[in-house]
Amino acid sequence: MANIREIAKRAGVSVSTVSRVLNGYPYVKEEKRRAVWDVIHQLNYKKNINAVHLSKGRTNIIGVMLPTINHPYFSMIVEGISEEALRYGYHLLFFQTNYDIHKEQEALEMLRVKQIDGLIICSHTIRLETIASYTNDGPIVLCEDTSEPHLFSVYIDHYHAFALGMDYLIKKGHCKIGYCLSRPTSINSQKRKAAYKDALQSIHAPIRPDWMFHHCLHMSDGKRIASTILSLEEKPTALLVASDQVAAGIVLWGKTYGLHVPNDLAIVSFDNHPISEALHITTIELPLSLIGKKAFQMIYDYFTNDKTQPTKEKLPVRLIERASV
Amino acid sequence: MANIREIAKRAGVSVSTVSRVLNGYPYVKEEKRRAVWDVIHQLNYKKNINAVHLSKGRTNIIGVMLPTINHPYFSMIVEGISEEALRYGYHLLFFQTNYDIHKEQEALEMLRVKQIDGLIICSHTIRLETIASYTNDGPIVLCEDTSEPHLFSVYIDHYHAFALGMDYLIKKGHCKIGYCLSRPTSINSQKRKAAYKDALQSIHAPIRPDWMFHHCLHMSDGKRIASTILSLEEKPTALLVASDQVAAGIVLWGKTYGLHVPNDLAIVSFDNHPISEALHITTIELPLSLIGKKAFQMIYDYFTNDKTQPTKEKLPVRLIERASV
DNA sequence: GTGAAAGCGCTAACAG
DNA sequence: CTGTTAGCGCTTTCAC
Repeated sequence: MANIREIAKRAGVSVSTVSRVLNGYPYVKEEKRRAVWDVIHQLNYKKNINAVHLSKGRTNIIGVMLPTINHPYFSMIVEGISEEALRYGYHLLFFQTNYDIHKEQEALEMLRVKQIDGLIICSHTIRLETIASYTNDGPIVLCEDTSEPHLFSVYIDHYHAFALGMDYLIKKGHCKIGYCLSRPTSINSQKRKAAYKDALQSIHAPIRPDWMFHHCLHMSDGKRIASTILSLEEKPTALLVASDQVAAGIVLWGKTYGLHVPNDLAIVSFDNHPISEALHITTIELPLSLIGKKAFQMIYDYFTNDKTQPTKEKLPVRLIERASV
Repeated sequence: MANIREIAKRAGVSVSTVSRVLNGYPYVKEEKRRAVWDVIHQLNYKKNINAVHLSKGRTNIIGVMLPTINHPYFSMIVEGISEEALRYGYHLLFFQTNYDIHKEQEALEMLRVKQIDGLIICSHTIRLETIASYTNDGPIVLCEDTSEPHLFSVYIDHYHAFALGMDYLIKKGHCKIGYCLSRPTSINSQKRKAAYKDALQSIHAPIRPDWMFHHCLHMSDGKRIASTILSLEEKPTALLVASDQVAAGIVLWGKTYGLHVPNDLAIVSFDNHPISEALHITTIELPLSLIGKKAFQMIYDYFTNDKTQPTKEKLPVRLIERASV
């Protein structure tokens, strides 16, 4: 395998001249430049990127930490990241953690060993302080609202988004409202819960734990919820569902079981994935692809424009009225 | 940032001893081993992985080439790859190509520049010969049936799978059968088309181009198909749909437009994603996660067990009867 | 058991 | 404009 020394020798120049040609730097006589290119093409030479990485101390690879790639919520964020990354010549390394703390830690370690230049955390279980302890090793962007001063953050105001959904349901006459969330301990869920409780309190409605469903992420969870609700003696009349996938599961399996949306149960969902449109589900659109884009940009600006001071950015949502309420 | 020399100096040993300790090699006196570990912990030292990569000429990173990550078909394959990769300490680098030939070529180039040790191609537009020309740079696994001798291949027998669906529809009394495929030029589509035509010929049914729909990949394509079929003067009575997502789009939008499955239109779909179960769609299950696993294993065996001779493996499917026929 | 030293292939500071 | 050279940090062979 040819290397830069070989090229230099054959072209009758020094390695640094070859390096200049390779990297498009100025100050190389046209004649030599051509000679170098000739040899390069002749030998079908390519740089060894690992040598570049070692020498530069950078890889142009960004890590992406997520529980699973096989879910529209995350794959839409990833699509946003990916789009921007490609534009700027960065690559993406994925860490599918399944919320396993050890795997999450491994992803963070990749920052330390310089496998990646920066890390985007779509969702996590590991403690915030642990994450923050890696900030010396590179920029870390969190896709949630955090006050941790060392972390970049791009997020949706989930309190506001949930409040928006609650208001809508209340205005439509509902007061027996339940919810479906994913992991109850996540920051996003905490904010949503707060909005939920505040809204119920404002109309003096009681908080019913049996109407609060957790660990809802997939369509199959919607199946579970539909049958659970049917078995309830006192049922909620409306549900705020934190994921279109889950909402779709409730609508479809509800139909199979005899629980009809919106007559038996009104639903306001989140995400605005294609499935919500196909099922005419009223949903609150989350700018997931945009989150990905912004997250990448923060890392890009860190390196390219020296914006090393962690920033936080909040993204807007909008309610799309359809036929599930 | 501490390096191996620093550790050696502080522990009073040579760098090679440190390297032996770091990599768990034998023949190091227990006393020195401990001394080295002490310094390592004290300095919170970690290897620079790029130096390892350069030195070893390997990265333990496998590339994954796919058009988009935001589709269940691909994210299920990826999940399979990812699961195996994690088990063996490999990382994954994603190349989202959107079927752009230049991006596909870039992914292949990553093999040449030694960014990745091997490449798994989930789907591609670029010519097979072009792909094959990179086999000297590392193992390449294709997720389709190919006779190209230099490529590994793990695939579903799409001819057989489509024939299975056709037989089923024919046995159920259908002879006016159409299909939905994604890119008509792909090898997978070619096989499916062949099975389709052979089945129609076997019952002496004419081949109707207006019942053959292409570029169907997402739920929104199902919407398009549903409305197109409604506008047809002579309609097919059944459809073989190469993706659950598209089938779901047809069922759901069909309902909205007044085209009812299975009464107006029978559907046999492919994949067996959760949505097909929720919609009671008869589908042919494809072992997508298994494809990913096998693909990774081939690359792993290449390096670990010296299985450098390209192999091909065919994976089975099964039909799941539900209520869409 | 242990260490010296020669790479791995490229970058970039510096001298000219 | 151009070349020399000292890294980047780790692995691995070989001699002792």
